Amino acid sequence: MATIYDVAKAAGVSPKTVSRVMNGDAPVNQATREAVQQAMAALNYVPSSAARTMRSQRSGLIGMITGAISSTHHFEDAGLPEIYLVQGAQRVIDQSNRTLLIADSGGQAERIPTLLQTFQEHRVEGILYVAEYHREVSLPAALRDRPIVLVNCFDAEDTPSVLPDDEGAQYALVDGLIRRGHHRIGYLTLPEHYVACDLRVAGYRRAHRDNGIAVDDGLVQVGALPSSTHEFDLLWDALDRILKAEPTVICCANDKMAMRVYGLLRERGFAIPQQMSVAGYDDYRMIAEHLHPGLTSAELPYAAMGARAADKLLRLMSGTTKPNEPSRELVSAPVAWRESVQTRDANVTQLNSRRKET
Amino acid sequence: MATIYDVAKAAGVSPKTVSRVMNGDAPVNQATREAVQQAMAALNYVPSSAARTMRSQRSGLIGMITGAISSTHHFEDAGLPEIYLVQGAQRVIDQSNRTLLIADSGGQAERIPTLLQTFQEHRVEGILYVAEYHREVSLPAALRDRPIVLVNCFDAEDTPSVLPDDEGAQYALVDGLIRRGHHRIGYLTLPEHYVACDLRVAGYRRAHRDNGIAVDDGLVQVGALPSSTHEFDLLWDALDRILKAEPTVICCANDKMAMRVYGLLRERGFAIPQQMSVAGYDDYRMIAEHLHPGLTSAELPYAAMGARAADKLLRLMSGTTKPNEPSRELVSAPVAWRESVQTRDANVTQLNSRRKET
DNA sequence: CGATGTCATGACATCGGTGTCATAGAACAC
DNA sequence: GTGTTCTATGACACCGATGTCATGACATCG
Repeated sequence: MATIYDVAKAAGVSPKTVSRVMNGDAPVNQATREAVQQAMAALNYVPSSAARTMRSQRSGLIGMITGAISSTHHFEDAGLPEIYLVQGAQRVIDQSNRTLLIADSGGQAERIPTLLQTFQEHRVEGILYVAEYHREVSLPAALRDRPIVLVNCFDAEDTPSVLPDDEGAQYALVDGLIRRGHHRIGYLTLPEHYVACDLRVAGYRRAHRDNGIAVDDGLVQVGALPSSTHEFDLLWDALDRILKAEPTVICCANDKMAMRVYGLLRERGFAIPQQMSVAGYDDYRMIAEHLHPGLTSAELPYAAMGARAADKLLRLMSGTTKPNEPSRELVSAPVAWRESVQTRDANVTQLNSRRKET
Repeated sequence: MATIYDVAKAAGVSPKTVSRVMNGDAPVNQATREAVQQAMAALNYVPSSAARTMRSQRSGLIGMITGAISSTHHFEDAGLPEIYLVQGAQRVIDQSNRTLLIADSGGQAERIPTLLQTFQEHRVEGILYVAEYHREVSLPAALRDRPIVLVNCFDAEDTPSVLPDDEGAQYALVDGLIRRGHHRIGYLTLPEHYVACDLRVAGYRRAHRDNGIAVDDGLVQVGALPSSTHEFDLLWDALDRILKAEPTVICCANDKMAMRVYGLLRERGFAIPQQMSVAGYDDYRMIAEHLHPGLTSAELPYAAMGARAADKLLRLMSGTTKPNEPSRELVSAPVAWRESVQTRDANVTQLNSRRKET
């Protein structure tokens, strides 16, 4: 492998001049520059990041640790869309001429020390700490010694973090439903006391309040248990209770639940969306776009969160925080409206026309 | 940050001895070893991989390049389960005391040169080249200079690769259906001339042949277009044609398609699985486990492929290839049988009992 | 008892870049 | 014309490990 010395010799200059051509940190004569560049090309020269890191004490690496937190597998495949987080973060980080080093613990908490050791050996300059679902965490002490941004989680010390705007997104979804003529809106929630559950229910209620509609508590039911074993029975019963409250639309805690609700509603003879509208949460395209009819869903904006977190971390590392930058940032996304939600006027019309037909 | 010199001074030995304690490459007196270890702990010493790499000329890094190939987004979210590939590969690579460096192009082909440059600067010792779907590729010349294993793809030069056993998996699925009493098996395929399509159709046919059943060509219809724009109409028509051939079960090219077929069948009044069984492909848990009823599906074993590929690459790098190791390895996985497939005896019984009731 | 071998350790050079400082020549100011 | 600044370049040390070789203290052997 060619070194900077080989290039220097071939171009007839000193190694330091070659270095200057690469880094542009001091003026270099045009002719010299070209000679050096030719030599680099001819020799297929690629600088060694190891040597560079060693001398400059800057690795140019940013570590991302994912799947790190859930030792128990409550939400067994919640981690799947993390790839979008990775993509979002990587795009921003590449632009800053740094490299993202990813450590995925695969949910095995005992592997975290090893992964952190690797990060330290590589002298990562900053860390993105990713949780599988919106929650509070407490950071291992080993992580506190360098810039860090929490993603999808927050801690008691107010460490900088990037979070999904659960309250706002559920508000936007429910507000949109109301504008589409729905006044009795069922809601199958996540298990209680999950951060995302509390926030979204708050958004659900605020949307009702702002529109002057009272919430019928019978319309809000827990649709999932933390342990997913008996999830199905629970959903069946919860749906039963909600249907007694006579909703025109059912909001589900996530797209997976909505997928189940499609099946359950149809078993009971409901046509979707003619006789019952359905909405999800997460906007997992794999589900929402391919369900029939297409599922209306509030997006969980993973790519944007990854990008925002990377951006925040880079600013933290360079010390250029924005004025008034909050330690916790919320990322919003628009609701994806698809065919699973019918506007009530059309709905009423269609029901009427059906009655005529019968 | 503490260096090996600091540790040496604190322990009253030479740096080289500290190095020996870390690497165990020469005998060290027990007492000395303990003194060094204490000093390392006290100083919070973490070796610098940059320095180590530079001196030893071994980076200990393996590069994985994903999302690299599809510049067009035919299968827009096919890349999602790649996280399983990453996990599978990372588990194996960690065990060999190496580190996985991941570059995700996010489907933007123009970013690949940059990513490769990064790999070269970090002196990765081997590369895992991941395609988004089973296909033939031709490798950029820049990649040929170091050990490489193709994952989910293969090339004309017979570069070592790890592939899903599409033929075998579809065979196992269809064979299982036949054993469950289904003799008229509909199949909504992938677009024609895709590698996975041809192989799976071959598996479908072989299963029929081995069981002495003739294939009715009306039962096999293309269910998806390469460009997904008109996918839906196509599926509607394809399903129509298949239903005319009176199947008792419909195999879908993937779980997303199966999800659509659930909706389409129910619109036509079919109960699943009582009046029509359905099977998918991929076994995306997010879909298959949460559809109602649960979807029977042939697994696309991403985690196992990642692990196998990493293993193959490590052997390639160390020169310890197994005797008779084929350049292309197929990875198999069992079919996940769930409620969407009903065994035909039960089916007949149930239909009879219904008739009695009516 | 001298030769040989093994164990435990250290001195020193080296990997490939970059930071610091020095310097030669050209341009500019007074 | 002399002093000052700027441009362009090179010499040299150094970042933190490890490979090579040397060495002293013992143990073993014939």
